[in-house]
Amino acid sequence: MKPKVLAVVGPTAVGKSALAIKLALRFGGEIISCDSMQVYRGMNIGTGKVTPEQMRSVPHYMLDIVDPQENFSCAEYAERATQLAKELADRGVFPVFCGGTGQYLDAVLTGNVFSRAGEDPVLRAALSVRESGLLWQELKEVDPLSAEAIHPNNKKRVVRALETYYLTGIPKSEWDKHSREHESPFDALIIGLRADRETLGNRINARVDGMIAQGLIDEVRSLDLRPGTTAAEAIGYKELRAYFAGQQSLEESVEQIKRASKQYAKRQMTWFRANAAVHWFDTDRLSGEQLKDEAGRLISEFLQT
RNA sequence: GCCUCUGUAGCUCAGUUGGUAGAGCAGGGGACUGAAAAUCCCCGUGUCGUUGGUUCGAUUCCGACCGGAGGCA
Repeated sequence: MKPKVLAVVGPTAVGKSALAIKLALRFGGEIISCDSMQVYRGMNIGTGKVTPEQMRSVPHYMLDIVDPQENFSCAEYAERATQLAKELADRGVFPVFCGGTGQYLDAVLTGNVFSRAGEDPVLRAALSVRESGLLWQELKEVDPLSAEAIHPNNKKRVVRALETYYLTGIPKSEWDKHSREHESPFDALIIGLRADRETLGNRINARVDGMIAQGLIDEVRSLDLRPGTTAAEAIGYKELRAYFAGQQSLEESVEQIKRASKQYAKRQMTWFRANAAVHWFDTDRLSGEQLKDEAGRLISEFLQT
């Protein structure tokens, strides 16, 4: 029998962390973060990471596992998080995934088998200097199926597909075809939190103002964020770096952070709507307690089957 | 008070040698298999400030008026 796991998903600022903690406490769970930016050490305020107090109430994993200068990947996340969830389940603990990075969760829950093509920074850099249309033509030669699926302008994806082919001698489309041929390692219940756009927008605004008040500026200043790394691209961090560089005022940066967060929230919703079997709860209709109760009922049922 | 410039999509602005208009940003939708808070794709009718006039026809030319910017006094 496959281990049962819970996942709490949704866009940024809907209240995933708080609910996940309540549910973990109630069902004997521990939390596995599912967030591509909270893996970085020192990026706390801007990523909305749980506080040390919250971490004391329930163990959290997959937080603070790499330095911002290092690169991390979905494949690495999936490997570690999958292993972790299995270990927790073996110990009789209920694994509770919580986070907004849809692709990370997806890789874990589908048991996605990644290609053996790792990252090759040198090859990547060499490919990236070339014009994207030409790269795409090249991809079309070696891997027509991938070329068809990837837009010529989407250079990152074109480069990755070429990288996969050159590193393994096998087209990416071939790897992908076999990546989901087996069953998921887990029996998952996915709970999603959502809010109408206006409500969520207001929450995001308030949250960003709160981050500034809590010292986001100093946090960003104290980090060694290197251009080109994933961590340096995080919302809240890249905008403030522009402010430090004198390219824009603080007010402009804050506005930008709010806007980027809302755009991000929209992309998250698009992902979850299309890629996950989510049981949605409207946070504008339900109080925190009601949310916990309704979700709790669903979970009880899920655990009994 | 006079002179010059200016008023076009939520914002910043193109443009029409007179035949009712289009970019960027914002906004909406979508994709996503080792960068995913990233990357990429699709979606543009708005009294062309108001009001008279010239004209077959004006957002485009002319006048007046009302906003805005600058200059001279």
